[in-house]
Amino acid sequence: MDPSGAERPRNRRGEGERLRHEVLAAVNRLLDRWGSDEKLTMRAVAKEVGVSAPSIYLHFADKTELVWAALSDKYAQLADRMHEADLAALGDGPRARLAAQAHAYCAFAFENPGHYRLMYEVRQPAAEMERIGQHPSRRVGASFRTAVGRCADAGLSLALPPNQAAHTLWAALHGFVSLQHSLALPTPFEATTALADGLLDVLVARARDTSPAHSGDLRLERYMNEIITDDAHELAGPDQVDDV
Amino acid sequence: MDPSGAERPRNRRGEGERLRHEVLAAVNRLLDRWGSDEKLTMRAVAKEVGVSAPSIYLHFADKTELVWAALSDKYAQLADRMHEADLAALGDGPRARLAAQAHAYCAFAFENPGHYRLMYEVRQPAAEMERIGQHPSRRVGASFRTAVGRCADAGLSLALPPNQAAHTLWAALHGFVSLQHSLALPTPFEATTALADGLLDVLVARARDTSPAHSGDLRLERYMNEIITDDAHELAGPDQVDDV
DNA sequence: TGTACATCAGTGAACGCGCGTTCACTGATGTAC
DNA sequence: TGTACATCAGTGAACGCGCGTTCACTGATGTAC
Repeated sequence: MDPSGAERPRNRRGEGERLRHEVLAAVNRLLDRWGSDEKLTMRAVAKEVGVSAPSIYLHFADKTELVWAALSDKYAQLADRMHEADLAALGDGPRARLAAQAHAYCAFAFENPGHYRLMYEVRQPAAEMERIGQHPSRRVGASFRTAVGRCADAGLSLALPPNQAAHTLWAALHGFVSLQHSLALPTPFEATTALADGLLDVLVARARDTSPAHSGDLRLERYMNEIITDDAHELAGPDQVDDV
Repeated sequence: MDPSGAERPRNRRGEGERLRHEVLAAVNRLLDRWGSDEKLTMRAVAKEVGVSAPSIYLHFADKTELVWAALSDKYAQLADRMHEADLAALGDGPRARLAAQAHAYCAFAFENPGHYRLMYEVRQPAAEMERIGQHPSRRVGASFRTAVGRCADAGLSLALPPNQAAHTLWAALHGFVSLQHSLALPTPFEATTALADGLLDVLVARARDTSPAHSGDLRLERYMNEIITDDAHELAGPDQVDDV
């Protein structure tokens, strides 16, 4: 929105569709700015665009459709971003490609916390789910699955069957990000990346001639004490019966 | 609530505190029944108790305090449940105790989807967080950390440093549950349990004389195809550049 | 033993607000003749 | 070239609803005298 109060020029005849994109862009800006959809009202979106609230209904049937449209964009962005990372690491072997996708996933979650949270809430309208046949984030899982499969095909040994390894990786990445968000952990992006790398080392073996797995990432270990604590010390609770 | 419309008898003098517990119980029932907090209004809670809405304010300053009180209970229940599982497996060695806690975690999430979702949303009031000093779910993480530490102390070899292993386990469990919820996966409870076991096998080695790790859980593998798919087949998208 | 009173648990009605959404309208602009 | 008109992008005001919350009130019950 233009904070100077300058008026938004009305679109020219035949170009009414431009408003649709402006509205979607506004939704994304608000989600980025607030990191949550709590305040995401039709009036707020309209104000961000510089337009009156009823104008939104010229392009979206209702709020659900609007939010879904914005989220669909973001799902695609996440998958595209993973794909780009995959391509960028194309020459470095299948394991590096998988790692690159995992990093891209984490980076997306960090840069778009509001979107990320919304994407994994259950508010998706059932009607839309049926229309497109599957949850859009399936593409993310599929992308991991393909990357893991390539590792197996290249002869790297997996600690779990490919499907299971891929799902475990995805779930853990989501868990890292989600816990970070909801516990309001003060850890930086690299901590999550390092956690992802650690899990990757465990799930898919490095090629024989490379250095061994995690090898004690001290940088990470420093953050781990903020993330998770042994309960013997400061925490009250019935967990006192420890070593028997 | 009594659907027969029979009136709730007013508490006797000096027993007004009973209503407080009835209200909390009602909140928990509604969360269980709906699996979400979407409809959780003061009026709905009052109706469930069989009382008028203003009566709630006799015991809770506002809605935030009410929800927080209900959630605090549930956090404690989760931690207690993990602790009980831990105790029940006390004779089976540290690894079994860790597994028991992981199973208890998954079981809780499955039986209380509404609570679980709410517990990991960010709505906790900052004021309350400061009062109690830390997020209540830290006790969960701490419990995992302790169990992992016991494995290490018993000489079982870990694939990651203890803190990191515990956090990875916790995050992955949360991820399994959360993905299951938000993707509306049709997989049963045992699938999640099996995923947890698979990860556990990878993270902490079994004692030498036991059978090897995952060993291809066919029961699980059947579900994996519903959970995650290779993107080469049905999924459109820019991931076509596959094996180069 | 009777009665006035303080106290308690709980209520009915309403306030004020913000929300999604609707509807009749406006003013600019392209077009047919 | 001028003008009437259809069409377009967008608006202002309001509707109806559900929400959290407030407030003055009620009726039962224990207690002091």
